[in-house]
Amino acid sequence: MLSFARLVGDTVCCLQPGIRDSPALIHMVTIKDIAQRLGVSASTITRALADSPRISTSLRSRVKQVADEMGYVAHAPARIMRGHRSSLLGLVVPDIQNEFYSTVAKAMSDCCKEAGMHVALLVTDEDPEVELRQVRGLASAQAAGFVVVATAQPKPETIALLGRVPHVELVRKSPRLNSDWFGIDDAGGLHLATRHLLSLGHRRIAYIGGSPGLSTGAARRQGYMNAMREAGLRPEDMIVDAGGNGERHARDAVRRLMQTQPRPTAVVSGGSRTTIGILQGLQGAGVRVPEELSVVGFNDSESTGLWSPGLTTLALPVREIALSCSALLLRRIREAGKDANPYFDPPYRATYATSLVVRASTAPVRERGTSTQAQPS
Amino acid sequence: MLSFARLVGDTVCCLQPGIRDSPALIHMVTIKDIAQRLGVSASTITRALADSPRISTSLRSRVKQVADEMGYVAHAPARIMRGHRSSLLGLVVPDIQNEFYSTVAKAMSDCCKEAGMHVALLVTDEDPEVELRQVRGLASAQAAGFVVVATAQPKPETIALLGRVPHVELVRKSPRLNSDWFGIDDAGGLHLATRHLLSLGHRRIAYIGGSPGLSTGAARRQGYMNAMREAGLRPEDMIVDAGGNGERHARDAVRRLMQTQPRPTAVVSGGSRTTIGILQGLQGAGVRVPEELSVVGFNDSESTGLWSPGLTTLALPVREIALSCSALLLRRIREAGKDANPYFDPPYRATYATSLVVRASTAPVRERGTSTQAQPS
DNA sequence: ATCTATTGCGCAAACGTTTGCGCGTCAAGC
DNA sequence: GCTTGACGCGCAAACGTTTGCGCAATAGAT
Repeated sequence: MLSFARLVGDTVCCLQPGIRDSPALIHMVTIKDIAQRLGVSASTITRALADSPRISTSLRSRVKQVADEMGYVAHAPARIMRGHRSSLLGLVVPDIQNEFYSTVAKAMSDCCKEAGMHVALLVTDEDPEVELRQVRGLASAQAAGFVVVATAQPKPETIALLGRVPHVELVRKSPRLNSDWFGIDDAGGLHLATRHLLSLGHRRIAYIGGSPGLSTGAARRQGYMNAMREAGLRPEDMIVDAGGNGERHARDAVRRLMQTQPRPTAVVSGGSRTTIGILQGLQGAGVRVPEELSVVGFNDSESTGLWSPGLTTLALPVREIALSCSALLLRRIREAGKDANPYFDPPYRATYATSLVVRASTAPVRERGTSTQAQPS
Repeated sequence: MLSFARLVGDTVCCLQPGIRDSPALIHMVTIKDIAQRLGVSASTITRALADSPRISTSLRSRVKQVADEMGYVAHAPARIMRGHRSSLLGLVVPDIQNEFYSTVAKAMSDCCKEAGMHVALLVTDEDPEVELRQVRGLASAQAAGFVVVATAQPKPETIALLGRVPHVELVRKSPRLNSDWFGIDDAGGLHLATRHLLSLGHRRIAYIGGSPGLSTGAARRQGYMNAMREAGLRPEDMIVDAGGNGERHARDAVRRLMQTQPRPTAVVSGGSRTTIGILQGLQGAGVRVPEELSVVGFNDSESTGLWSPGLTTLALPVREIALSCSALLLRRIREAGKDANPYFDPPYRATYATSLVVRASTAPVRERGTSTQAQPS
């Protein structure tokens, strides 16, 4: 293998933002070139390609043929300058490696395909600075709209920017953004998951969640707490904030949790990657599931059934919610141009229900001489 | 839940390509607005914002301040018209839900972030028509370059289009494209995987691969065949073409495979999603792994260690290859503007080695009175 | 044969930004 | 006092496309 660092590595950092110094490579064929070749004016070409009835049928077809021959492809930026929005939609997500968001990306891509739009992928890594830079970049490119899963504390500039462009929030709801929103019934989901464990006789049920600063994190925690309280238990001591959504955070959290006495007999997860981290942590600590500990995961996937043991988990209608979200965005974009009626007026809010897929990672509690009450004090 | 179909569903299909009829929503603040507010000319604003030394320091800072106040964000399309390329990079992938490609997307996004570029996600679903439409759309947007994982048979127009723009091929090599290319040592990987099974005493080793029409599919199959032949076995009868890269294809393929007599004692997978499908098929058929059948997977991930049993699999340097690929693309883009020396001249070709992670899904063969030779005829 | 409609196409402006050139002003050198 | 130079800024053209308006030619009606 060649020494690639020498070939490429060190030049990367020297790049200027926007690649200022790179002109168009090859003279792309323009509408004028076609006009010259056919001995007509540029406006005729435009109209012919746009199927304007003002151009004779014969000329129209000849134009199209020549355009094809010459490999003409319209210059979108020039179009945009005449008042059109671009065909770009921004998808702002914290983490594209999270299966949840890659499913969202796929659904949005499918939806855009039919509308002739394109998806620009903005990965924030939960960093509001990065979020702002990315959103600004795409706003600069005159993106037609955004589907946004915002960071916990978006910067004011980001809020202001999004306020000027059609956008729909997905899953997370940013309190300072008065947007359309498609959410999961997080509280209901965790309520369901926790009740499942309660019905199996568990009492010391822990909750491990990623970021309680997010609207989703808070709702999930609340759903868990509600279920516990309804069962007459005091959940406060059994809540673990992993401090982040990555697997690593959850691995550490579950290790800490397994050192508490008395140990919990069950744990419920508050995130996709958190679930993976919990199982990794348990595997590393040699804790048998479900014999020693029952686990309910968050977000089903193609491969969770293959896990050891098959994971009992909440299933989310990920594709459905993403499709609806994208469809609404496209509608908002259309509306925005149609009439003066501002598209903001009625923010649309929808919540999607979750369901519980019961597999083998949850089992009836095995009493080991402990009380049926949560932590005594 | 509201009836969303009525609100949005039916309007989606009516959208025109490019959203012709939607003008800019709100008057975005331009460079002229700032100029007017400060009583200077537009060119002064440009130069001030670009830190031109021709503008006095005091005016420069005032301009920047006012620009910030007014929430100015540059109009990228207008810039592009002055000869710059856009800050868009296209990422052409067949399937963003494949963990391999979402890892690529993340790496490319990271790489672009430093360079002030953005990633447009083009999902082809292995359809050359879709591929062309997507690539054409982004070429129209004056994308600066592409990272492309092409379909099996890209259309001539796609080839021609890519030929005019900097691009780097990833993983798959399209024979008709004379591009830079970053590949996996597919043949070596499957050679390694197969040898592992051979060393455990297996002789009836099957190979299930997705699409032999792809350069990767062909190479993987070849690697498997080489290993088998070197062991004096005849692999031809043990090769199964699933007919696609999805889990479903592999599920069906493995069911067919388990009906052959004598059954294979091991199977090696030729793709990420193929691996998942194989395990699902085996689970559905009640085949115990590794007692009845050893399995070697393709592409490790964060969660494969959690599978039942822990999967022995090839690990690919996905992030590394994607980072190098993106870095080279950025370099090619810079080069393209610098000098007349065409950037095509020496197509860069690199192959990345794989490694084998041995877990619990492979075990020594248990003879059941069969010969040590593969299919007799 | 004259008038009106219709058809088919060209002219030119506009979108927001960049940049080569030029002009005025001020200080320093003769 | 005049020339030279540097400095600070404005003018206008250009990028590729779209579109309102206008003009010529042809067809149809009187």
